[in-house]
Amino acid sequence: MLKRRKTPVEIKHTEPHLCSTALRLHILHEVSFFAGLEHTQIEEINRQFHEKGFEPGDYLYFAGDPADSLFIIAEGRVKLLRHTAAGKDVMLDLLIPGEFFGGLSTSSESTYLETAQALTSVCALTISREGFRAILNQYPTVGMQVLDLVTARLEAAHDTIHQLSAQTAEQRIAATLLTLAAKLGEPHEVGLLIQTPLSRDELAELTATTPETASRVISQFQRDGWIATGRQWIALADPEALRLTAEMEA
Amino acid sequence: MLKRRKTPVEIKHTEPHLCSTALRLHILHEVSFFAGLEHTQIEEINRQFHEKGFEPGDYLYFAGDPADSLFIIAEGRVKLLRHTAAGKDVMLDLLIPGEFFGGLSTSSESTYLETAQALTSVCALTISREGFRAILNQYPTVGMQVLDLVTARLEAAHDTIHQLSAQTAEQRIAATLLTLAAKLGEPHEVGLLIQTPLSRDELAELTATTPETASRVISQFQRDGWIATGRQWIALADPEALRLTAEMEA
DNA sequence: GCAGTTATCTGATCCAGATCATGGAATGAA
DNA sequence: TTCATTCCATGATCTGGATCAGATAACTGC
Repeated sequence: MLKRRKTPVEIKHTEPHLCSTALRLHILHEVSFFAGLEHTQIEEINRQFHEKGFEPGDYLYFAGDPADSLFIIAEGRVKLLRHTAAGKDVMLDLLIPGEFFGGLSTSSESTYLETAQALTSVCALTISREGFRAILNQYPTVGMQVLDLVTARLEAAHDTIHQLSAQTAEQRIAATLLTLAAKLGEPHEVGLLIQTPLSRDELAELTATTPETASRVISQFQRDGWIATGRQWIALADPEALRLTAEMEA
Repeated sequence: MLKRRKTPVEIKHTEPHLCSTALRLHILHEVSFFAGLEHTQIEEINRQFHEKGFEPGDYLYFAGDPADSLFIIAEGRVKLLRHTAAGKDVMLDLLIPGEFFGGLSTSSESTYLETAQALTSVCALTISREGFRAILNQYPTVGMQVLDLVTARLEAAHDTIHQLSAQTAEQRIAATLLTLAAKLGEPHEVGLLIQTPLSRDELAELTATTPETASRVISQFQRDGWIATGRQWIALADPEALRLTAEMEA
């Protein structure tokens, strides 16, 4: 049995159940697709948002619920998932502050196709579908930037499909760790820490494998000295080695 | 050995190497995201497009090429794919007249992330990225509709990820046949014919399996009387049975 | 029609990874 | 501190589907 590390890194747990007005404005300024708008315009937009707080494990909405709202994360981590027949979930995305999700499509479906669950304490800003549509109409540059973001997500989804179709579990896990580290990595003494609680189960949901396989692969990576890990956390000690594994067999 | 059917259905093979002006305008009117524009506006837009013809098997572009152009299919079938290490391709989408692809993103990447290959004779309309961006700026409603289309593709990609993560090869093939039939099915005496040349190899690329497995599953479906099939074609005789298979194990 | 080529079918074997099962280690509550 | 809970590691076994290897049917060009 591998000796597990006693949480050598401190997982940041912010717990703002409700966002302060300052935070709201700050977030809306940070949101990449509002870039270029005036402060007064942001304040105007801010008035159309409502805020909601969630505890870890809470569901923001379920697949099948009426899709009235679009969400923007102000604080925390949210996972987007689909349920499977056998109760195993498939994680489609892991979202961080500044990212949007939910009822985006201006026309089309009237229900959410995915479920959104809080991984940490979360403060989310919500706006009605119509309200968001109005903003897009009013500020065409915002629409263009949203289009770019959705296009980027489509490419990411295509990457995932490619991986699932053509790579081994070990390669997918290596690639996923790199992606996560790029998105929410923070330098730490033990390596680039993936700054979110992430269990073997969740890593399995994210890579279309089982918790057992995820555990075995993670153990091997640790024996190789490529990562440091413990209960619900992983830090990359040697990203380059992971990259070589992920891109192996050219 | 199964008795194979001697091409009982006639695969339509249109061969317009170049599109007529009438076809070009017709297509641009058909394209869903130009809906709502005046005829004179469409004519104006039409002048910004160039046309290119391709033969079956031709590549419209390769992953890694500079992504200057956006394509709209006027005639024919195009597959979007990624190459894998081992030479096996992964098909990400199968596009029909009226659909766009290529350099969509207004900013971001400067090279195509996917390869586009003609499955039939193809006439494609192309426009520069900047030209398309200008249209989006000029007509915000077009931008909104493009956004909806990309969002719908993202949902479709998430569906695929879900399937790859949680379903058997047989289920994925059944689901894929239904999707293809919904998109390009034509009523025929033997069933709903999937109106595109589709080999076992391509079905395998589309469902992340091998040609051998695709062949076995297709043979079984035919023995069950759910489909009629032959060299490069498949028709659905009993879509409901396929649906039950695809959604099995609830 | 005939020959060569390509697509398809199918049997036999093999393996990555799922499943099943169990024990140990960190965490949180009392 | 101690117990209960949750998360993680790892061995043993099993299996869906990949891989390997031919054989046969349909299509193409002459």
